[in-house]
Amino acid sequence: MEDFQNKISFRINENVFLKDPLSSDLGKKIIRASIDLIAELGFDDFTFKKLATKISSTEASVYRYFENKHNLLAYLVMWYWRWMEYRLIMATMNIECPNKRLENSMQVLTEQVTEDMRVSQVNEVKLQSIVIQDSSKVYLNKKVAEDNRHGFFVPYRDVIDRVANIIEEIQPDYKYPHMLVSTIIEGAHHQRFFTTHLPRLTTVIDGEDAVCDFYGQLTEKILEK
Amino acid sequence: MEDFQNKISFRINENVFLKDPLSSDLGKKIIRASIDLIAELGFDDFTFKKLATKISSTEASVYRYFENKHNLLAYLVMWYWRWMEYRLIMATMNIECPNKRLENSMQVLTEQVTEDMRVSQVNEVKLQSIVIQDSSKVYLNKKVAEDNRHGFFVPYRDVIDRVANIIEEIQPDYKYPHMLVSTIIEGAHHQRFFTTHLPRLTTVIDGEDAVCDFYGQLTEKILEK
DNA sequence: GTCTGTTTGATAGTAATACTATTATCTTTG
DNA sequence: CAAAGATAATAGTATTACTATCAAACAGAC
Repeated sequence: MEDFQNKISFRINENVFLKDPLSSDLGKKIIRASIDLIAELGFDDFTFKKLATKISSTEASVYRYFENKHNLLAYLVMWYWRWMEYRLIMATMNIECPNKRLENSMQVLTEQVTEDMRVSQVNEVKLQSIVIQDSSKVYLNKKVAEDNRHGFFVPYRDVIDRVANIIEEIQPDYKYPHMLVSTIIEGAHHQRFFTTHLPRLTTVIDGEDAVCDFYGQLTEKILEK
Repeated sequence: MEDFQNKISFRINENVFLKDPLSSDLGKKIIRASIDLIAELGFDDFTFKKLATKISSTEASVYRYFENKHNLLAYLVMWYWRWMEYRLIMATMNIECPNKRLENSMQVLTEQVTEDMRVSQVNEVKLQSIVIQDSSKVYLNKKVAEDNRHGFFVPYRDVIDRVANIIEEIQPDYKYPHMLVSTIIEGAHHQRFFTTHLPRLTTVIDGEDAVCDFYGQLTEKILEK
């Protein structure tokens, strides 16, 4: 097994789990294996039974950590946004110019994650593919309000706020900084999904990161005076 | 029951159903009742059993029209986009100026549907709420590729193409007309979902349609020379 | 009016899923 | 070594997403 001693981990709101998965070996296995399995099967075909088999444990043991698979997904998505926040901090640190900070943030938000960006205990490449394919399932459900009350969307909101703040610094008059940021985040995920699964629905340009380019350009234009 | 004699209907790709629901009374009941029920329960809690009970029929009878509930949802979403295409045609008819045609199209794509916009045999107000909440479930699943081959996304693509064409007319140099249109469509749905279910995640301004305003302004800025 | 074909209803059954409950065993730590 | 806590093993339930079969209703052709 990989050595995770020197890898970062993020503290996640405890409303989402029954027992902190970072507090035990089994818990960490659950997180890592669920990322592999969800990335492979998709969230709908993922079950706690399959997960348990994969880690040579039992369904009942997994249920001791998470009430249901929905909350496990919420945990993973929260982890992703905490990781993105961390990356945003790194990408804007010590940079005076707000325009440059915004440019770097946009890059972080819209680029495709690669192996060399990995810093935490989980596989962020697979995690991003899960977020792109399945994260909307966390809120597109009858329990949104409840999940919201439990703080499941706080890491996401923190990311949006952070970037919206930079926009406000650049253009205090701009009316919709939050809408702009969430449109870009969701749009980028959307375009990534389309380019891999429904290429006929977007503009695919070889050799260029059209998604980054498109949203970078868009942000620039919108904030132009 | 309402009288639908004078109401429009749209022809939907026959790969999506086993038997055309418009070809019988039971079929029409299935469509209308499923819209009511999905709008009320959400797609996840919607079952063919509940639908059958609601229309005093049986599960087996519903299965004679649709292979599964996923395809029924796909049918409804295709209907929605055919209806949007129809509205786009109406909104741009006889208008010379491409900028005005684009402005009207943006309005159609981003506004909230109200009772007085209804023209077809189904409840478009409820249909839009289904599209906002559940339409991504049509493509966020393992069978995307297959569904794509069967033409499930053609009505959606036709809408995007139609608006992208206007953009190309206005700004032939603009690199990403399709990406822009799909970003706006999905973004608008997204913002509508957020304002009703997660208000803390967007900018809510009373008395104004912030969503329409935001995307209208965005489009204008992007295409400015 | 009856034959024929199609549509629908009634009933039953299956495999998989998302859990819950209980008890036994194993591991750590004081 | 004992107690506490974590995990495994096993079993069971309600619901869901289907499939299969057969009978009743009905509609149109002749």
